[in-house]
Amino acid sequence: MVITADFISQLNSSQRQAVEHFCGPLLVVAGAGSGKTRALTARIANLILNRRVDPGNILAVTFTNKAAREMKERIERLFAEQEALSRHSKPLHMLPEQEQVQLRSYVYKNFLKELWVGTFHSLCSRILRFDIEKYQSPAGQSWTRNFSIFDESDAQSLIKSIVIGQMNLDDRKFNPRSVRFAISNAKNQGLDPNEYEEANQTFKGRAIAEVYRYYQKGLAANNALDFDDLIRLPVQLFRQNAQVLDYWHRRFRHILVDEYQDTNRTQYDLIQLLATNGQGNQKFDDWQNRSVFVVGDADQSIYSFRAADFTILMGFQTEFGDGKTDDDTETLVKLEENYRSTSNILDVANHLIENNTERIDKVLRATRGTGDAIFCHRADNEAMEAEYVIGQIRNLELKNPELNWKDFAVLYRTNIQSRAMEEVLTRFGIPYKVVGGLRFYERREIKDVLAYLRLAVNPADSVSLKRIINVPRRGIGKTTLDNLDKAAAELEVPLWDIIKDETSLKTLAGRASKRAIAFSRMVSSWQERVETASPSELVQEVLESTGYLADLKSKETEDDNRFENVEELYRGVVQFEEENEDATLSTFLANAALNSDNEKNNDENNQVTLMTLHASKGLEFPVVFLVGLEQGLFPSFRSLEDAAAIEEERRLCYVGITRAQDRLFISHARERRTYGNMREVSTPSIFLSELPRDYIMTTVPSALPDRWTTTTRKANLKNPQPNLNAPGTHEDDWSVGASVIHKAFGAGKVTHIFGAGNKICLAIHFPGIGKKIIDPRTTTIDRLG
DNA sequence: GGACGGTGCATTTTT
DNA sequence: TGCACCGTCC
Repeated sequence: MVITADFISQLNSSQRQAVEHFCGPLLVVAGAGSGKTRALTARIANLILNRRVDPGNILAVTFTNKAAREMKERIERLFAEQEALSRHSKPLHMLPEQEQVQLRSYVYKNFLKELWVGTFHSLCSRILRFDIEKYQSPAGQSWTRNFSIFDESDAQSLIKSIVIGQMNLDDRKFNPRSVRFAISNAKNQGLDPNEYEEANQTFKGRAIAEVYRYYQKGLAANNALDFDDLIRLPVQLFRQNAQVLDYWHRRFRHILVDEYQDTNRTQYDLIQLLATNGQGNQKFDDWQNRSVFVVGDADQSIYSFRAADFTILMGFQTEFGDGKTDDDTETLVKLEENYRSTSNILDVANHLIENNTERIDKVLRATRGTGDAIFCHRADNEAMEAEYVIGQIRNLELKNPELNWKDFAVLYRTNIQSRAMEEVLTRFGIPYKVVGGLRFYERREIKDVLAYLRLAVNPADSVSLKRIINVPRRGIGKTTLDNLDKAAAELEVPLWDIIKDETSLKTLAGRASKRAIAFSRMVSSWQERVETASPSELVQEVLESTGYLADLKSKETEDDNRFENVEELYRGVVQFEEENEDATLSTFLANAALNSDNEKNNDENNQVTLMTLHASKGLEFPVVFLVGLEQGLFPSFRSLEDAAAIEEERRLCYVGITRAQDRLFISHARERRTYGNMREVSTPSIFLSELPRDYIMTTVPSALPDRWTTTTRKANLKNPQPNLNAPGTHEDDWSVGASVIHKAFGAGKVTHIFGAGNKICLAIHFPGIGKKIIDPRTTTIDRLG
């Protein structure tokens, strides 16, 4: 292949620096819309084409499945383009269709197939399919390669059974959701039950540690892993088995991580182990033909609730890098040119994010023109807000022939907010899609079918077994199941071991034994065929022999499409077989558990998009509506008393604003119906008060609130329902922009006020010294002027 | 064993 | 509001 540097010549100088990076560590700080994915894909191409790196030695990790798919597609296209140019001296699209297909298949076979591109979870599950049987936990637990992957509801139901059944705790005080959350957090920080207990020496902490112990035991007994263990186990395995680590270390010579600000401690450990062969960053110096290349933006870190820790990104320079300043460093590149948004939109975004104290200095520079003004609207209630938004959409679509429905996005903080929008969209007959919500693989009928399949692959999976033993109804009720379950617990064997043995079953199942035996034989027959039959054959057999399809059909009502969903699942298996020559039921199930995003191949594409701000990360739209900017909703009431949480909400707002290419509309409602019937009067979001007024047109007077004073802050940050009559004492009535004198640092300007109540802090910028966070109660600072 | 209706709780974000 | 869970009754 002749090397044409076409994909490099189009890059700006920082992008180029990133793309041409070869060995050693590099952190790419990539602002929104700065061509991050482009840099990642071009670098992979550069490694393979110009540095002669074997694609099999490259590992590219993303955060979502969507990002992984997109990366693969872009790499494929890039290679096909290069190939078209060198073979035919023509761009790809100028070649005949057949030629294009041929090129793509060549590219797939020779480059893409060997590349490891995927999410942390899917990559780790692949590693575990090879090596999990070499692992034993400190508590002596082990798994086999047929392990099941528990989703959140499986995990929670296991926890619930432990909390109630094994530990006899009050499940209101230890509600399974929050216990699961605590355990998940512990796992993501790399803590085992003992370490967790060490760090949480309270009654509750000790109890949760105990649940955690039982939970791990339960997972092992089910031969199952939850999402967190999917990553934690490889880390532990690498630490206890140098040979296994060495194998993967030699395999992955070039590691790339996208959305690095979203990594948690365990994920960091994984990358660090793989890159340095367990030697640690400080000791490791053999970077020949080896690299770690991470790309991220601390300002877009919005997943801390899932233990993502953007200080890992902020620490890259000192941990992996040369630690030098921005001007001298060779391990840090900043992409600050934004190709997406108008300068108005960018200025507003930059202004807002400046209010955060914890960030890497970075300013997005516009490459496009000023653009239209940004609009801010205040509606009476959520229905009126929706009317406003949809009204604008209709109007813009009508007046601008270049705008289609798909060019509009409505972004909100919480999923329920889609309702009001959907209502109005439906009324006007505007096509729309809601991203997120109930996922395909979370639907009851799909989970049922998957439970059958999981049981076929992994007989130890008692959670699945219990789910379907009486679905559809086959007369094996609670009493029977309890008897069987007790026996299994007594013998410390999986429930299936009791059920598969007809003698035991006859003894225990009483009146239901005949039906139970029929069930047992049915499941056994699938299990025998797992190795030989194709996944689609097995699915078909399961659907028929269980009577599940027939049952669905008989119960079918107007508005559910359960039957169709199950058919869809069947088509999914068939498609999976076509796309993966070595497809097994086991790999299909892993794929189903990890690919839970809702990206259905929609026939209809020209639709308005409704989604949460979280779901919008990485996307862009010509016209964006940011709705529900109300204190307690956005920022969420859960964040109001926590300065760090407010900063995360602000980053979320920043993400929302930077999705917009040409036009941005922001709105809030004076009154909003919460669950139930209650109408709550709401205060405009603090973020509105932080936007630069000069850039924003208001549609009604008072749509954009003034910059908050300390008094407003205290009232609103503490309490979503502020007491507007609360008197503000003059002495702590600080405001942003105030000039102050500090006895050590000299003159400065207040740039930021955060915290609430007794915890109020000021961020003060002292020229030549930098930003300091100061508590005005304990430090004397004098006001100037 | 299963259907039905009452009560109480939840809404942040997801691999 | 709407869903999950529980108790009651057939």
